[in-house]
Amino acid sequence: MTRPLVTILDDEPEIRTLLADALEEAGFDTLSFSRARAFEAALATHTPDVCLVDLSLPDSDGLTLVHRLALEQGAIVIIISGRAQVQDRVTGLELGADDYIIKPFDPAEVVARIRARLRSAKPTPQAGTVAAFSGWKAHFDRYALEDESGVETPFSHAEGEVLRLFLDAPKRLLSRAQMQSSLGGVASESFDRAMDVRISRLRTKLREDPKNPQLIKTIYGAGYIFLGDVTWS
Amino acid sequence: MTRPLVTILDDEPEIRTLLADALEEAGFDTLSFSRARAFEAALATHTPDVCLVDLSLPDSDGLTLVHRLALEQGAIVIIISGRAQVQDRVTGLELGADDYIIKPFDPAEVVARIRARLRSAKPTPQAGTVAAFSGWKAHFDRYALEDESGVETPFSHAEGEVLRLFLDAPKRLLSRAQMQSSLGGVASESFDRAMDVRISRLRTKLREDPKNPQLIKTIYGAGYIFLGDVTWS
DNA sequence: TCTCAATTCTAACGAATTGTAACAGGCGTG
DNA sequence: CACGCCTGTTACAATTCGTTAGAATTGAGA
Repeated sequence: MTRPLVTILDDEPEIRTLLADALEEAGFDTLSFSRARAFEAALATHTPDVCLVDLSLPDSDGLTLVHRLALEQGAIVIIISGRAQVQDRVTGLELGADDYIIKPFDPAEVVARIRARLRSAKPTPQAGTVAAFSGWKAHFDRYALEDESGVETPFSHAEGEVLRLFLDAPKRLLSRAQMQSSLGGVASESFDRAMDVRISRLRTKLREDPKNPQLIKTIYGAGYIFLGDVTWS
Repeated sequence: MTRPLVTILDDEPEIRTLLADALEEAGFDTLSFSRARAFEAALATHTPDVCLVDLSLPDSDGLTLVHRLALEQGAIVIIISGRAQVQDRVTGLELGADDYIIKPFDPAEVVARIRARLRSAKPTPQAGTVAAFSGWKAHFDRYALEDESGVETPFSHAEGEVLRLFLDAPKRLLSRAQMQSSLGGVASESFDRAMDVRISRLRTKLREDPKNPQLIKTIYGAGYIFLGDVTWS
């Protein structure tokens, strides 16, 4: 079961632990950060469902961060702050925060407010759904590959992740490490043949000749390149 | 330009005036009520965008009212209450309230919180009672699925909840967690197969081929996706 | 060209996830 | 109270996908 992901950005370790424990207990996955810089770096590889943000950060203007998160990322943003003035709350909410909780707080209320936000959340718009390349059409909405004559072959979620990576970066060398981190996985040691297997299975569905693949080329010692002119629609 | 309509339900006249003035000033239309009975009567002719509800009403259990409003009407419900205990807030939010504001409050914060709720509001959940898709018609008024030849199969409340979720968000990936929180349930631990069973039963009524479902697809490790062009009426 | 170690491919296995039949408790009805 | 319906739980079958391991391939150096 996939649990909603909640990020915690607060410079006080006790607060982070308090929140993380309560949230894990309540059925959420959590990621904690003490600095805005680290948090923003993590956004490259994770898409949290809810972001808890403390306004008084040492390395960033919290309100600017909130504004960017809410506007650009479309994430649910909840401010947690020691500043109790009405004006602070109004400003925070008007800048795009979805809720404003004042310290000290009870973790149970934080959980309840997160649930309320998730309940009424806007459905995330579906990313691009169809890509055409080399006689194929990839339908990401229904997880199927359509060949020139219209025959469809279903592909799995894991295969789709890899295919989307290729279609987003055609004709570029992708190393295994890059691909794994893009997919949120931990770049583990050389023990990991998972990516190879995914690609092998994808090649089969694309009816590649194993001796002479036309679409997904292996670059010995470096990674893979997807050849093919991609058009999204 | 139509101004959003906010209803105020509170038995203290000063509170009603305070809120009404601030809201009118902020660009909302308002309707005030001192009794739940009068408020509910007004719902027959008005569809408010936001309902402010005081919990301590002389003629009604406020929480039950909140629950009905949030679940059945799909309205944005904000509780305004003198009861400041954390447990009160958690209960109110879990019953479906979108926010919980404690008296005494500053009208400016109420306005800011209403705006935050309206900003992130779901695109109005379909008011219609009949949805057509892929040869089927779902009649939510009489809990029945009608096939192309007019034969009707009844569906239960739980099945209807899931079906409505799908029909409100077609062609989008829905995780189990999202679905459970949308339905107000608690995302419980790994032993919860209730959603799977609901979907299995729904699939049976939609006469899906278990080996190759066309309407409700499973995405291993991620959730479900409903394919089908939905038209509400 | 030949040799060999490093790298990659992929069949097969098994842990995790999902499908669903069977069961049980709750609730309204006659 | 018996009965039927709804719905969550349990148990086990089916599916997916990461891991493993051995075969195949690559490319550097002799």
